[in-house]
Amino acid sequence: MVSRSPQRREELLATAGEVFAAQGYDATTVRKIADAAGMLAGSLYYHFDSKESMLDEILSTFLNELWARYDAVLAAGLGPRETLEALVTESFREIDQHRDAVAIYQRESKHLADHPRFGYLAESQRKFEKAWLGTLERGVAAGTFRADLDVRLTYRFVRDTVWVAASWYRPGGHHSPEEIAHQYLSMVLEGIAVRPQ
Amino acid sequence: MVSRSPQRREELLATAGEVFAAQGYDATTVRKIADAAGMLAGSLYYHFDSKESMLDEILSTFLNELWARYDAVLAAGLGPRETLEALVTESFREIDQHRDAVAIYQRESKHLADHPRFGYLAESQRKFEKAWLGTLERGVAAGTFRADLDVRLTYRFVRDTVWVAASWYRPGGHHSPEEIAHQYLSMVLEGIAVRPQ
DNA sequence: TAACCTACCAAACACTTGTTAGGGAAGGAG
DNA sequence: CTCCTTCCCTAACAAGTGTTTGGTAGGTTA
Repeated sequence: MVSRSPQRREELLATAGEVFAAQGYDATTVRKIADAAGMLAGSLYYHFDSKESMLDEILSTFLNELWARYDAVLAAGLGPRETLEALVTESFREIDQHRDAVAIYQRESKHLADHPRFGYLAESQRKFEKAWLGTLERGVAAGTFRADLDVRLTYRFVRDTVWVAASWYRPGGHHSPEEIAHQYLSMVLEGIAVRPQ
Repeated sequence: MVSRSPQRREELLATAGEVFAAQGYDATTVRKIADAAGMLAGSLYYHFDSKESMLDEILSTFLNELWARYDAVLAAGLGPRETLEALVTESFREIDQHRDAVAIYQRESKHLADHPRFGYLAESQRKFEKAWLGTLERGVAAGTFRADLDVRLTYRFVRDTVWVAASWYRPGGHHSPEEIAHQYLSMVLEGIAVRPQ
């Protein structure tokens, strides 16, 4: 298989991503993708080996980019609270720029992680846990975060809170990703109740 | 179509629910359900009209039960904070008892809401929004909840944080639904940061 | 002009899908 | 024993699935 114009691939992956995100991977037929791209089903196979490899390419490029951002944050040597804030902000930026990929990841990653081809999903999940959980534990040790909460529960709470936003977030809406991140962080860190003076 | 033993129906719906929750509705074939139930695919059609009607029955009975609980809470005349606490607690009880149905609802409701047969999903979503959003607005007006947050953002925040728990919650684990609800409420209301004295 | 490459189409392939029709074993009722 | 009901099996169906093969229009290169 030869060059096959990277730009065209990206275009097709973008439309495939839209359909995957809207209908779900299993409910999406290659004919629907081809329709959305204005071509016939068989023609997709000039650019890709299989439907699965489209999904693979969408998810892996997304995760590669995400981890480039996360690793930069984690290597910056910030305090626990600043690390959490930076991770959340980067997550919302990622949702802003790759909403489809995030939605697909949210929906499919769980049962795909069994599949050998998508082993990197499980690995990414472990790195995820290490990064977030580690930050939270550092914060508890430093007296920044509350010690009376179950840390693993808090981890899932923070993690899910951020990523489910991809299910309703629309790029170009009223709020920028930074604004949403700021409000989310305010809720997660300070709570939604009015504090007694 | 005659009586067809309600107990057997419930058994089959339970196993169908397990498979739907684990693999997703579209990825689940009627043959997989039949395998899990120890019978052949065609035999399922003695009890149900179609694969879709199984999904329908699972989701509608779940929502009926959920709204019976919610309506009881909303009719109790509690204050906004107490209402929120009760709604969250009832939600975790529901997750505890109907985890599969909740997981299926989470995953499929969005694109099913278009389908006429599942119109009650969209209606339920509106009632959902009215209940949660109304409670939050009451709380802001009463000075219970912070006024500096976008209420719709807060609504989605609270709603999502509760329901995504269904994706990792396992009944019979370390925490009872009430304990989890208590910790979640503590995080949502007071935040995870240590408060300056 | 001739050869070649890119990007697609046309048509089929083997297989899986949800669903149906007819049959039969088991057991209770008369 | 006979009849009937319940519950499942056997075997097939048409439609839809991902994928392959061979062809071809149009541009680029020689």
